[in-house]
Amino acid sequence: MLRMSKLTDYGTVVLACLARSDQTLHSAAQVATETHLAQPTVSKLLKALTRAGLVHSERGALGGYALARSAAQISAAEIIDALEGPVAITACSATEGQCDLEPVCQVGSAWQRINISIRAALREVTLDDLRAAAPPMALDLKSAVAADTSPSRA
Amino acid sequence: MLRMSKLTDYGTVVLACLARSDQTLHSAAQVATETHLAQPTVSKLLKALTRAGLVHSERGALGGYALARSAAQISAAEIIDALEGPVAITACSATEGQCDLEPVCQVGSAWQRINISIRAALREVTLDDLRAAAPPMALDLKSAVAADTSPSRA
DNA sequence: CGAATTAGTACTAAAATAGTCCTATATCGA
DNA sequence: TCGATATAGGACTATTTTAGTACTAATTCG
Repeated sequence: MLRMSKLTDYGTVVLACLARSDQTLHSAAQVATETHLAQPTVSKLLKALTRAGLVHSERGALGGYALARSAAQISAAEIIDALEGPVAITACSATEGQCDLEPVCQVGSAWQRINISIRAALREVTLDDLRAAAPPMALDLKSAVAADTSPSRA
Repeated sequence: MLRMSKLTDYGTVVLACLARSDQTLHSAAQVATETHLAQPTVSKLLKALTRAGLVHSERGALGGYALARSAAQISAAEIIDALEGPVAITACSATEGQCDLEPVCQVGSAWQRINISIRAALREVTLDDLRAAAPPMALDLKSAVAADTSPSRA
């Protein structure tokens, strides 16, 4: 339901791989071997992650990639942003007022509000958290719609 | 980021339209007019929603569609399920153990855990909630991964 | 019986996604 | 300085998913 592309998932795996030896440089080929992903795919991911500032790169014969920050300082939201870009739910929610129907389209904004809440929550989840396994938990979205609190940013 | 297909968004609009006059039957054409959506699209949506049990249908000349339950008894999770089907994040998270890499693939299960948390939260949001507009709020996903509490079902 | 409406299926077209390849650039080592 | 290795960037292709359409069957009211 929280649907992300395979690449984002792979990207997390790649980041987790880098996180295992924090400052050391890893070549794309090396990461590909460790993660069992295709080399071109890994390269593509690392390039995108580098552009997004999550990963540091060094060129040349002994070059490679490493995390730009510690795993505790990289959030899940950032990973998704880097690999999926800012995804609006619907055209309707992107350009408000464009929608033909006013009486019903409050619905669109409700989804958007839920989306914002999820994003905010995802900013609190770090790469470190993602690497540690644990059982699920409960969280409250209903209030996100009926709403009252913090007007967090998109 | 919470990415749902246009159809799911449209579906919510259609449901909201039906919710405006709870028990009355609406023809597909009627709903299409009110929502400014294409008639075939609305038909398609209503059929799917009927199959999922969210909407009641009556055939024949004076037939039409109405909500199967009250808007307060229809959850956002159900709507998404009805129109998107059970969406797993990645193949990896669907069939565990299939993944080549063990040491890093804990990551996959972390995303899955987040997903479960979001789904659980979405079950608390009703169609009624979706129809009422309100500001966003904050919610806690980090605990979903570091986790402790309720082992809610998928 | 005929008109209106849902039900179901199949199909087409468009868009997003995943993945590959090629060329340029930078750095190390001899 | 030259060659080997590695990243950077862009373009391109194929696959899959999604959106939308069309047509036929079944049902019910007048």
